Amino acid sequence: MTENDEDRADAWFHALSDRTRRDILRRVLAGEHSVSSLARSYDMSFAAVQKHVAVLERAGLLTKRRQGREALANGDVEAVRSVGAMLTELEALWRGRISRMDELFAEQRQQQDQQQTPHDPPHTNG
Amino acid sequence: MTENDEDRADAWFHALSDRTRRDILRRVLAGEHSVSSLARSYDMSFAAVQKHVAVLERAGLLTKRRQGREALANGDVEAVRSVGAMLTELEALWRGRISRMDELFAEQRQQQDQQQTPHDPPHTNG
DNA sequence: ACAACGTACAACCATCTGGTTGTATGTTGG
DNA sequence: CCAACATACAACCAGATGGTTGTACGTTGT
Repeated sequence: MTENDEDRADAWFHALSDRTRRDILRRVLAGEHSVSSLARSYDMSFAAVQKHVAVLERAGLLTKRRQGREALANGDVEAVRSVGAMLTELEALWRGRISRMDELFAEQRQQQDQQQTPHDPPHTNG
Repeated sequence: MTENDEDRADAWFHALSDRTRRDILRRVLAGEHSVSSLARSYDMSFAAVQKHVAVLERAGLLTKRRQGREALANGDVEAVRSVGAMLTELEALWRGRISRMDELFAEQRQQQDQQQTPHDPPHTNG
């Protein structure tokens, strides 16, 4: 399970690590576009853009539907939210660190109190 | 300005696209670690881990401070939040699309009403 | 003093990546 | 019917990536 999560994350972040792909993703989140209409927006071959779209599709960041000879691409906002959730988990680790630092400071304060008044019964609040 | 933003985004997402680097980032967000202590956690050479740390540092996702012979690494939660903010902007594009679709539906409804009962006063139910 | 440790970086190598052109196949419009 | 269009994919290439080993240098502990 965790192994597959990491595979997905690899695909997500790799797909997002190219600026052309990020731009394509912006467009297909804002509205449906055919691959060829996307290709017309960039100074590179159709095949290059088609490969970028395929990378985004394999990563699950967009879906394609066929209409006649055109492939219409739509961004998948749920996948984008999932990537965001991963980052929120990273933030949570950092917040946990802060909590532990607070505990450490509390312990230190307690130890200082004990050193300063070693005979008094410890009392945490005034 | 925008050009440099894209450069930063390239570095962020590329740094996050490797699972070892994501794991390192989790550790250094949760607490300070020396490069060698990080290296002991992975089944690869010290040099490989040191390069991963360097990639994260160049991307601005962690900072290093020198203490004696050790380099102590700390995750930068602000950078992580900035990455999250980029994804939120992507979501905003999608929400804009939905708004536009709502407007479109409203227009269509209006046009249908006009076509169906061109002379009657419009009444939506009944 | 000096051996062990921690870090940094260069050189090297296999593989991946992002681009190209070319080709095949299905779809559409005149 | 057939030319033009849209897509997909293979083959190829230069450069980036992720790993390795080796070397150099500062720091620490005995």
